[in-house]
Amino acid sequence: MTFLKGYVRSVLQRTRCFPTDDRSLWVRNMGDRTVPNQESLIDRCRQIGLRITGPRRVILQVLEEADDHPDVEELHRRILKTDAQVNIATVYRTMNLLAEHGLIERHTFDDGRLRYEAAPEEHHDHFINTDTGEVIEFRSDEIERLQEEIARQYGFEIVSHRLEIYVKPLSKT
Amino acid sequence: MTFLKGYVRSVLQRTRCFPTDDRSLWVRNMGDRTVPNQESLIDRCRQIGLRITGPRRVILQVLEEADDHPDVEELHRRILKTDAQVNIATVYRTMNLLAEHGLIERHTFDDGRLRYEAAPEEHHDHFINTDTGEVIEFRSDEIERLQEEIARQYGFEIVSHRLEIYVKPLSKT
DNA sequence: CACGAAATTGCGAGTGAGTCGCAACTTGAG
DNA sequence: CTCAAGTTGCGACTCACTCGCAATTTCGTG
Repeated sequence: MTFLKGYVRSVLQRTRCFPTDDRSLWVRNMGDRTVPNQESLIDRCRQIGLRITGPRRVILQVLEEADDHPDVEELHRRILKTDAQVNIATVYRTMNLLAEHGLIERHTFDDGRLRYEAAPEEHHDHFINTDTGEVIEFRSDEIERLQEEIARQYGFEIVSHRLEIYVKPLSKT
Repeated sequence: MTFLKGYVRSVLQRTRCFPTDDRSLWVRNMGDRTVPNQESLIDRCRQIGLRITGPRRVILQVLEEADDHPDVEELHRRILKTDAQVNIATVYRTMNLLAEHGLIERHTFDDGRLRYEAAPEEHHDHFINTDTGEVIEFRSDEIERLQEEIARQYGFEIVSHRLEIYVKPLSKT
């Protein structure tokens, strides 16, 4: 899927997260994730040695089903639909565990809360539409490569990175 | 100052900010800001219509003297040396005002507090050394250009962006 | 399959960065 | 110099997130 020149492949996944208080995140997932689904989160947890408890089952399922970038409250809301007993503290704790082990990715889009998504196989970056708060995922191999190159010049190797581009629609003048 | 290939110009400004609790930020500013100093913050505040009060004078001075990325507590600590009356709430309020008007830049380096620096004339990005917490500024015109290009392809124009690369020293194998 | 150490959970209390309401105080345009 | 409007200090508050702890659950082992 290389419909844009310049090594840009879009993932086209959107999440409203800003600047409203509206926590109901909407999604427009055009699908087309280029990489086949990886091992289930549950299996990866087992490998790490995490115990598969009732609450965790639900949490992991919600994470796998999510196509957006929910915060802990939103995750909790979704989790409650399956198991009304799960405490939000457990969600917080589990998010920390999963993030430490790299099973999920943490984001901040400058709205003061941490947002999560199941770690994609292939890294992507985000546009944030400052008018609407939409989050749009994109990927540029060229930018990835440039970053590696620059880091190397400084004597570093990259552990991780975060690129957020705050944008607004091109004014059609 | 183009001592690195690939349009990378370094600013070489460092701040310890992570992962310790140590709030005493250290700096290693190799100088060499390529752009001459812009108008003073005080003048820019006047233009905006902000009143120049005693507290603001001190706050702005501390900001202009800072060569690192202090958080509000650290700024307040420095401010108290000049005027022990300034309340930290005033510092918070002023940071918000200045950031809204683009006189300063806000950063989060994933340590849960907001950090500030007087807005540079030329945008730069940051390496964060995950071993030491050092923040190193860098700039790559090529990356800047690529971002513009990609945004345009998506039908956006860039409002602002944030690129943080978490790195560790190249292991010399 | 039952046992038990170790991991996990729910819950309520705690933390800490940041915000707010408000009365008192400044600023600066006229 | 005057005064409306902007700003400040202060203490109380908010809100995302963490923690302590007793009760519960998991899962390797016998």
